[in-house]
Amino acid sequence: MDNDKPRMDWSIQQIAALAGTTSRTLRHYDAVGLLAPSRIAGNGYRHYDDAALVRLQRILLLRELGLGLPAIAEVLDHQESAADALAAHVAWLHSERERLARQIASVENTIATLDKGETIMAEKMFDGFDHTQYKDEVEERWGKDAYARGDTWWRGLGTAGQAAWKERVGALNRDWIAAFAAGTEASSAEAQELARRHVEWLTSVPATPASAPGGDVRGYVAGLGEMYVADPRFAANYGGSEGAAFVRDALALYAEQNL
Amino acid sequence: MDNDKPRMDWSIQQIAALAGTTSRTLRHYDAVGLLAPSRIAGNGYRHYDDAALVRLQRILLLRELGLGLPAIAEVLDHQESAADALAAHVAWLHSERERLARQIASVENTIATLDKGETIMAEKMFDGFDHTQYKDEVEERWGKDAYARGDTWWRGLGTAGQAAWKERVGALNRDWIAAFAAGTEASSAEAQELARRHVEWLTSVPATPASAPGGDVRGYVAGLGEMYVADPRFAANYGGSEGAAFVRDALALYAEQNL
DNA sequence: CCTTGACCTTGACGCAACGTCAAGCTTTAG
DNA sequence: CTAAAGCTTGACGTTGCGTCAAGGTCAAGG
Repeated sequence: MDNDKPRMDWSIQQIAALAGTTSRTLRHYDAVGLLAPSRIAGNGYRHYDDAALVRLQRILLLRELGLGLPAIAEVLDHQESAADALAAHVAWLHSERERLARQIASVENTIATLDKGETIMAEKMFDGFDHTQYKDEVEERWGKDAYARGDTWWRGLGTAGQAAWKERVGALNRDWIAAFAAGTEASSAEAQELARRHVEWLTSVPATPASAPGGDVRGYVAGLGEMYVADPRFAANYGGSEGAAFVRDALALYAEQNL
Repeated sequence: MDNDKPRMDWSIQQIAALAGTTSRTLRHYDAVGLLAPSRIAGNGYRHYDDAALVRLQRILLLRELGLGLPAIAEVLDHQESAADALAAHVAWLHSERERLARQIASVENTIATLDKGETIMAEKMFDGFDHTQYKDEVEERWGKDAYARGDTWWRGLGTAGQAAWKERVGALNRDWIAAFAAGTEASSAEAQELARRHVEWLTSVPATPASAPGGDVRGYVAGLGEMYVADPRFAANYGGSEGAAFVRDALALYAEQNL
C-alpha cells in the first residue's frame, strides 16, 4: 500500500554507504553537475531520494567500466545510447592495450640490450650509424654538394651533438622495431605517428633534399623507404628486410596522405 | 684534434631541438630538480652543455619507456640499476595490460547485455541488498533495538568494509542463482554448501538473532527462508519466487540437519 | 545553559607532466 | 630606432577525487 512509492530520504553519508562510495565523491558529482541532491535542506545539508540512488548506481557502474565523467553525463542525460558509448569506449581500451604491448616490447628490448652490452644507453646507442660510411651513396643519389653540406653540418654538431643525434635515431629505430614486432599495421595511427617522427627527423638534416626549400620531400621519402628495403645495411636497422618493408609501407602511406 | 673536448653551449631552444623536446619541458625538469642548466647567464638565460645533453637523452629515453620522473631521477642519481628499474616497470606494464583486458571483457559483457535485453543496468540496483530499505521489516520482526544495533554495526564498517561485505553478498547470491539455474537439488552437496555459507554470512551480522548468544538460530533461518519466498523484494535476489523457494528449501534442510 | 561529538558545509591544495597563454625584459636583425 | 625573436617567471588547466582546514547544525547529557 504505502510501499508503491518508496519515499526515501538519505543523508549524504547514508547514500554514499548504500552505493559504496564516499561523501566527497557525491559532492564532487554535485559540483560538476553529474548528480545533484534531490533536496537541499534549510541548513544546506544535501538529501537524496531513491531516484538519485538509481542514477548514482548507474554512474558508478559506468565509471567502473572506465568511462570518464563527461562521457557518463552524456550517456545519462543526452540519450547517448549506452551501447554506442561503450562500443566507442571499448575501441579506445583496445588501442590502449596495444600501446602497452608496444611499450612492453620496447622496454624488454632495452633490457635485453642492457643485459647484453653493458653500454648504458646514450654513448654508442647507435653503432651502426657512421656518417661517412654512406658518403658514396649520398653523393651518388643526391650529389656531391649535398654530401659536403651534410658533412659540414655533421661536424658542426660536435661529438655531443652527434651523440644526441644518434641517440635520437636510435630511439626512433627502436620504436620502429617494437611496433613491427608487435604486429602493428603500417596504416595504424601508431605507425603513422612514427612516420611523422621519421619525416620530422629527416627534415632536420640539412644534407638531404627533404630539408631543401623547394625539395621534393614526398618523392624523397618514398625513395628512401625503398632503399631501406633494398639495402641490407639500412634494413638491419629495422629488424631485417621485413621490418624495413613495414617502415617503407608506413612511410609511403604517410607521404601519400600528408606530404 | 680540437674535437676531443667538445665545449658546447646551447640555449634552451637549441638543446630542446637537439633532443626532440620543448623548452617548457626543460624548464619543468629544472623546476623539479631533474635536470639543471649547466650555466645561467647574467640575464637569467639557461645554457646547457654536452653533459646536460647526455643526461637529457637518458631522461627522455626512460620517459618514452613509460617511467615516471621520480623513477628516472632514482635511476640516474642513485645507482638504481636501470635494468632492475625497467624490470620492475615492465611488470607493472603487464599488470596494467591485464587490467585493461579484464575491463574490456567487462565492457563487452555489458554491451552484450544491453543488446540482448534492453534492461538497462538498473538490475544491478542495490546489489541485491539495501541495508536501510528493510528498516521497517527488521524492526517489526526483531525489534527496534536490533535495527539500531545493525545500523551502528553497518556504519561502523566504513566504506571499505561495506563494499567488501556487499561483494560477499553479491557473490553468494550469484552462486545461489547459478545453482538454481543449473537445476541443483536443494538436498545436494552443492546447495547444502551454499546454505552453510549463507548461515555463516548471517551470523556475521550482529543485527540478527542469528548472531545473538542464545538466539534461536534454527528458527530464525527457517523463518528467513519463508520470507525470501513471500517477499518479492527478497525473492528478486534469488531469481524470483521459484529461486527463492529453492533457497528456502536448502536452508530449511540445512537448519534441520546442522543447527 | 553549556559542552561534546557526530555530521554537515564550503573552500583549497595535491597529484603527473607538462601545454598554453600572459606580461615583460634582452638581444639581434634591418 | 623598431620590430621580431627568444628568454624569463607566474599561473591556470587537465582527471577524479583524497585530504585537511575552518566553521555551522543538531541531538544528547551534565
